[in-house]
Amino acid sequence: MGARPKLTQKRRTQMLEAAMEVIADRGLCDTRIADVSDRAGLSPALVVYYFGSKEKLLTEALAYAEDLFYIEAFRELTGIEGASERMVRLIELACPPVVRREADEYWTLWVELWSRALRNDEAARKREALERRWRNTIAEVVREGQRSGEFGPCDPERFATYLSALMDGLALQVLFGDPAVNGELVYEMCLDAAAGELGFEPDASRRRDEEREAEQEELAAEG
Amino acid sequence: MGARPKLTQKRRTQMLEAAMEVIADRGLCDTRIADVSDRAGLSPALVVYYFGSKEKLLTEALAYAEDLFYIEAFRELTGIEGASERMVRLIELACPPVVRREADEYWTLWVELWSRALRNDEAARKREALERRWRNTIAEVVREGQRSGEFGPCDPERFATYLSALMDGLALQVLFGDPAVNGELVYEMCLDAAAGELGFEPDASRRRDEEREAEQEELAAEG
DNA sequence: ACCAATACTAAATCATCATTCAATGTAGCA
DNA sequence: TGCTACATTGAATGATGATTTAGTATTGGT
Repeated sequence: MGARPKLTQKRRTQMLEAAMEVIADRGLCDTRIADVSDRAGLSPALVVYYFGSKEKLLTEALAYAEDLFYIEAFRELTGIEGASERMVRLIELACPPVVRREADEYWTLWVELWSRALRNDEAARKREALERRWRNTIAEVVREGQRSGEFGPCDPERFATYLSALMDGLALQVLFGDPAVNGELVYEMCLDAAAGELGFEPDASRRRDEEREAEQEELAAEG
Repeated sequence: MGARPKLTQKRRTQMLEAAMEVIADRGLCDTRIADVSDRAGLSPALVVYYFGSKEKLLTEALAYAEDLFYIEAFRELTGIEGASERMVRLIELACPPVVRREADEYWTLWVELWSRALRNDEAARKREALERRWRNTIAEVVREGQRSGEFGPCDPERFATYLSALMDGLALQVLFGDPAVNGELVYEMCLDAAAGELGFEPDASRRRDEEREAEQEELAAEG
C-alpha cells in the first residue's frame, strides 16, 4: 500500500468546531449541513463523507462541546489544593459568565442536548455519560473534603445530584437573560447551598469579585 | 349580517391539544403540520387557516400546555389552608410523578419551550411570562407564611428563584430516566430545601407516601 | 513517472413538507 | 328559497436541503 496521510482527525474536529458555533447560534433544528460546511470552509458533501449523516454530526458536535468544557474544567481543578477551594472554583467554572460569549456557548449547547436526548438514543447515552462524569467530579471533591476534615458528613452522591441540578436550573435563567438572575447571583446561590450542605466557610467567595474587576479593566482597555 | 357561528375557539383548542401530544412525543423539530391535523382529525390546510403558520401553532401550543398546568395547579392551591401545607402541595404538584405519563408531558413540553425560547422572540416572551407567574405564586406563598408566622425571615423572590430553578434541574433528571433520581427523591430534596430556607417542619411529607400507596392500589386494581 | 489510496466537490437526485389555491360544503338569516 | 359569511379540503405549488453520484485533484510511495 501507499497513499495519502489521513486527515480524518483534523477534518473532524474542524467540522465539529464549526458545528458547535452554528448550533449555538441557529439552534439544532435550524442547523443545515451547508451552514456547517460553509463555516468550516468546505463542501457539504465532505461533511457527509466524514460523518455519514447530519444526525451523527450534530450528536457528536454536542458531545464534543461538552467534552471540551469538561476537559478544561478538570485540568483547572486538578491544579487546586484544598477541597473547599476546589469546590468554589468548580462552581465558578460552571456558572455562566454572561460577559464572555464563549462560555455561554457551552450552556446553550447543553440545553440543546437536553431536548435532543429526550428522543434520540445516541444523544441520551452521551448526555448521560457526561452527566455522570460531572457528578462524579463533584462527589469526588466532597469525599476529598470529608477525608481532610474540611467538610462535614453528607452523602456525596446526593449532594452532587443536588448541586448539579441547581446549576442547570439557574444557568438556564441566566441564558434567558432574566434580569433578576445574573451569573453573580447564581454563583452566590450555589456557593451558599454548598457551604450549607457541606459545612464550610465560603470566605473564598471574594475571589470572584476580584476577577470581575480584572475583567472590567480588560474590557475597558480593549474598548 | 348573518352567517355561521364561529367555531374558532373550539377548533383552536382542538388543534392545540393535538399539537401538545404530537410535540411531546415527536419533539418540536419533528412535528409536522400533518401530524397535528391527523391527530385532530382535520386537514392540514385547516391548521394554517386557524393559526397562520406552523411556527405560530407550535409556540402557542407550548404556552397553552404550560397554561393548563398552571391553571390546574393554581386551582388546587387556592383550596388549601396554611402556607406550609400549600408549599408542600406546590412542590408535590411540580415534581414529575413518572407514574402518570400525562404529568410528565408538561415537563417535556417545558423543556422544548426552553430550547425554542433561546432563539424565538415570541417563545421567549411567553416563557418569561409563565416563569414569572410561577415564581410569583411561590413568592406569594412565602409571604403568606411569613405574615402568619409559619415561616421565618427569607427573601421571597430569591427563594422563588431558587426553588423554581432547583425543580427545573431535578425534574429534568427524572425525565431522562436517571435511575438515581426519581420523583420521590426530587420531592424530598425540594421539600428539604424549602423547609431549610423557610424554617418549617416538613412533617406533612408523609402525605405523599400515602398518595403513592393509593396510586399503587389503583394501578393494581386496573391491571 | 505512475499507481493506489485518499480527499474533495459540483451537480444531480429525491423526498419532504409548508403554504396557497380553487372549489365545495354548510348554517343562519331575510 | 337564496344569500352571505364562514368552514373545509384535495390538489397544486415551490422551497428547501439531505444525500448520492460521478468524477477530479492531490499526495506519498515505488
